[in-house]
Amino acid sequence: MQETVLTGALEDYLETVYQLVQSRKLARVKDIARARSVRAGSVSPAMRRLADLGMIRYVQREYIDLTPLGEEHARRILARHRILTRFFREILQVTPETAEADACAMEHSLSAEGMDHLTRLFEFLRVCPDGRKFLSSFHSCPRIQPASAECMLHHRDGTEAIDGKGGTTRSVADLKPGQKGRVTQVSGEGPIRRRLLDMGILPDTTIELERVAPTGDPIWIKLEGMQLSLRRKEASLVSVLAA
Amino acid sequence: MQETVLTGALEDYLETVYQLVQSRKLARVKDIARARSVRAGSVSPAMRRLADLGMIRYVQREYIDLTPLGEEHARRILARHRILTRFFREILQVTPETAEADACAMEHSLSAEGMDHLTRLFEFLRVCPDGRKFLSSFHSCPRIQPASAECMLHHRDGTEAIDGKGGTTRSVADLKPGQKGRVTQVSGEGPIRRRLLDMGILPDTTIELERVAPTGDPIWIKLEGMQLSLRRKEASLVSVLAA
DNA sequence: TAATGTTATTAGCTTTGTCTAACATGAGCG
DNA sequence: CGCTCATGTTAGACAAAGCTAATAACATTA
Ligand SMILES: [Mn+2]
Ligand SMILES: [Mn+2]
Ligand SMILES: [Mn+2]
Ligand SMILES: [Mn+2]
Repeated sequence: MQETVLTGALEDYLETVYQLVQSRKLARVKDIARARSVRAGSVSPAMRRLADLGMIRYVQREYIDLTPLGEEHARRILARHRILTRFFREILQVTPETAEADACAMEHSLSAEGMDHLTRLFEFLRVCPDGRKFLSSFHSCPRIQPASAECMLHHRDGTEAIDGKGGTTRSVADLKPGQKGRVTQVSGEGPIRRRLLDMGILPDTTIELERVAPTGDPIWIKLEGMQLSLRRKEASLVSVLAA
Repeated sequence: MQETVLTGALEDYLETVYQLVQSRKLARVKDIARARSVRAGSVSPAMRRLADLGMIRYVQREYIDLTPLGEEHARRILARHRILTRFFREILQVTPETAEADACAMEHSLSAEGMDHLTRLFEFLRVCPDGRKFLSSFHSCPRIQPASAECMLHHRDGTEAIDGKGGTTRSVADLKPGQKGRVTQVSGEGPIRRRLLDMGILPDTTIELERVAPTGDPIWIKLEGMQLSLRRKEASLVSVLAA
């Protein structure tokens, strides 16, 4: 009955118990184990810990029951789980299973403030006319599905709108050695896009083209004091605003 | 040199080492400890584990250096950290420290797909004209700051646009006992809003008004088979579309 | 009632990650 | 040269989670 510091794992157990009680009126160790993909031997000690924290009523060998406190917590976790899953699925259009997994990891660590603001964004996107218009524009943008020149143009316009004075947007591959640019977007898909993002090529980072191999193919850039090499193909996916 | 399964904690150590090497050219145990808020005694074993995984070059008592593999990983984590922080700050307008903390937790667990799509949303919001328009409408909506009747109206219009056939939007407090409604938005701020969200009152959930206390103040609702009681003040913050 | 099978608990082991406190190392100074 | 202090390492304890394998308890069936 103390400070109620539930760990992520315990929160997941609690969520599971809550859902089992809801759906089939009783929570058995075996079902909890199956739902969480752990062995029964791991469940018993977890239940003892939850009972010690005043979250469940746990008489050994009997069915497990939530206390009002536990129910409150469980409902909170589940609400987070649900809204996060929906955000990943409906807004970001992530694969259902991935959405589920990401949400179930995030639900334990996201601050109340972050949760609150994210929910606001979610509501706004579905309820507000501006949000709904934006959302359909976002989802119909070919970059989410396959890439297309048409949308590039669309984005290029946007980019020029950003800085107002309409600097020229080009790809990193088109910079001259020594020239710098501010990244506006990273195109491409799947592994190639991820590799670029993983290297730290993000919107608003500054890239300097250091040198180009004689053949023209590997290109060396400087990014936050770090030298990286890119293939020309990759470099052409990075749009920059010449600085 | 095996499967490269870095835990969250090790990823944070790696990120810290990377940043220290960048900023002051060398990483000392003491500085790592300070940066991560742990004791020096925890750092040494962590460094050994990172060395075993081929991430750092670690000769005891000497300065710590990243291997190319470690550098690649560190850059990836840091890129995630940065873009997530910016999402929380610039899009969701979360307090800087909270944004930092939320990002630093999320960076370890978010899937590549989730990361990719979130980055896309981020880019889209800053680069596309539609996104930029939406963003300024989102941020200027008084609900993010103090609540206002004006914006309620704004939202009401949107709600009616949602279901097309223009059902009437009212608050839960205005339902009659036995009547059901689908939640369209949860207003209010801070703790009160959070309490409602924590109870599971989210957009698109169905609420039935069960009964109202004689005095009119506590109100009992049914939400996903669960009975909850709300104060009238809270209930009036929940907009529903009568079903 | 006795045998059998299912389910739950326990004991013992592992890994991760933290702490404290004791100890080791080396640099600089007297 | 030897002392002192800052820094780094180690040992030992602990808590959280998980696993396996042995055992206990219950329920069902013969
Ligand atoms: Mn979870
Ligand atoms: Mn969950
Ligand atoms: Mn982190
Ligand atoms: Mn981080």
